[in-house]
Amino acid sequence: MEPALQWNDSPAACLHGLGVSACADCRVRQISVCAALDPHELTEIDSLSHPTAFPAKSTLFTQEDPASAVFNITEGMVRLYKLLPDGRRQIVGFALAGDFLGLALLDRYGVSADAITDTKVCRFSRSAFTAFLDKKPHLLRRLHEFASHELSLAQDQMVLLGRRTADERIAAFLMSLKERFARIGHTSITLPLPMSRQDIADFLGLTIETVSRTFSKLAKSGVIVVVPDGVRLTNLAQIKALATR
Amino acid sequence: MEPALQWNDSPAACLHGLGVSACADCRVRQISVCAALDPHELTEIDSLSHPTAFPAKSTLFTQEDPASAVFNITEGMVRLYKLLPDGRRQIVGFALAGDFLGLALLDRYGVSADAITDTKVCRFSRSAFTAFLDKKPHLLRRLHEFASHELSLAQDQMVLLGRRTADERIAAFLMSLKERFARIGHTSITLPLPMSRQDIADFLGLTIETVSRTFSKLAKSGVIVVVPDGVRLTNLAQIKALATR
DNA sequence: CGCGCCATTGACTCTGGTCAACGCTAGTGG
DNA sequence: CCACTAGCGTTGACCAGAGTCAATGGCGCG
Repeated sequence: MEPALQWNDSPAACLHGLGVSACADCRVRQISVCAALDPHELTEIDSLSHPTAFPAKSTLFTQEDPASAVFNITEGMVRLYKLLPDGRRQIVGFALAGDFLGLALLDRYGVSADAITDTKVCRFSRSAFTAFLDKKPHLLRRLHEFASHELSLAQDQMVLLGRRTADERIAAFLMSLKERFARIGHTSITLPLPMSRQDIADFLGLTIETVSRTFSKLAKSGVIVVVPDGVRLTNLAQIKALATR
Repeated sequence: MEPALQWNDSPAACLHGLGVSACADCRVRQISVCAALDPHELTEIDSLSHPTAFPAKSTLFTQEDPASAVFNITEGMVRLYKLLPDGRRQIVGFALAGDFLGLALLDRYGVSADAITDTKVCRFSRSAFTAFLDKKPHLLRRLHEFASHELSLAQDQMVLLGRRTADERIAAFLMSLKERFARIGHTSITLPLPMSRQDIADFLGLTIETVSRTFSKLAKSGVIVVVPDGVRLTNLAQIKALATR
């Protein structure tokens, strides 16, 4: 168990030195980029890491800002998005525990990121991280694998946005989120949906009304049950069929 | 000048030993992944490379097939796409000279690729290439930069597919293609469009009819002139305005 | 010359968007 | 303790942008 923490309201509370999220007992180590590191390297990167907490709705970084830091998410959920000048928004991904933000290592962020739930991260200064990376090709290799995986997810999302109906989008969204939660140890049939309907709509290229109507339709036909902050997937086979059609 | 070549109809004609596309006088070296290599390394990779020609409409590789090779495109244009079981297609990108196919280095291809025009590539066995990569971290770093750039393009495409109108999609497509052609030395106001209307539609998440109508509409309003296998961008400012709105 | 492929255009349809009303819940303050 | 409000989600009625279906045109090729 971690020690109980007093959460304050200021964004990005740094927890360094509080014995929090030390690499040694990091819950996401095996599934994060850090899995590429041996015990000695783990102590090295531990000393570079700044464990930090972001309360729900706070901003991790904003598109076009100088990329001073990169992040390894240890807990919570983050939305990554781009805005058009007139305010239209496209969410390009939801980041979960184990995900890495700032993969591109560019000097400016390509997207904006804010916490959906209370979120904990390991923050690294980008310069320190890239310097460490230059000494550890196997870590770079792992980072490249993560980036390739992201690219693959992005291509799947292009298929969804370009060629799928509203029903299929919702089904595919539920299936892929279920699989991602399973990877981080949450295997329940009840899928938490901490993001708002607007977030889901902006991820799937729909409107909030269409998302709501589609949930209702799926609920009426018995394949899901809508519960507060989530859905119960009562007919997985049917959802999978819709998702992969 | 290269020696004149007799093109035969067989796909994937190997030009090895014909003095074609040697790294020393490779036209795309400075903009491709190879720019990370010094002269000595260039001779090393030269010996791994199989210069190969793919005639228009031939297949480079197919989604889910074992990824035996990776490719550096030196000339031509390739479409990368995914298919749904019922035949719906989403083109996830057009690859031009200087682009690298197989960035993910996974053991199966994540997309299918076929040549739109006659295309020349440097083909590498994936195992040989990854072995070389293990000795050259700076090449891995360059590959990672390429993958990150691809990811960024994919995110832009998600915004386009999720949140832009047909007019905006066409305008954004023309602008980004123009910029990519400019990078490889083609700066004319007349933009070649070697791909079919169906290809454009499947890239932009539209139908062939909507693409055609939108071209006609833009032509009628004077911002483009449709020419055989391309368009002349007669009012760049207007197109850019539409594209970034 | 005539066939086949691709692109264009028109008429009509439909999926998903827009606009609006309403309900539920949590938070606030009298 | 409850009235009031604000924010989010749901639902209904209507609308419009893009899709579908079909006819026609243009061009390259055998």
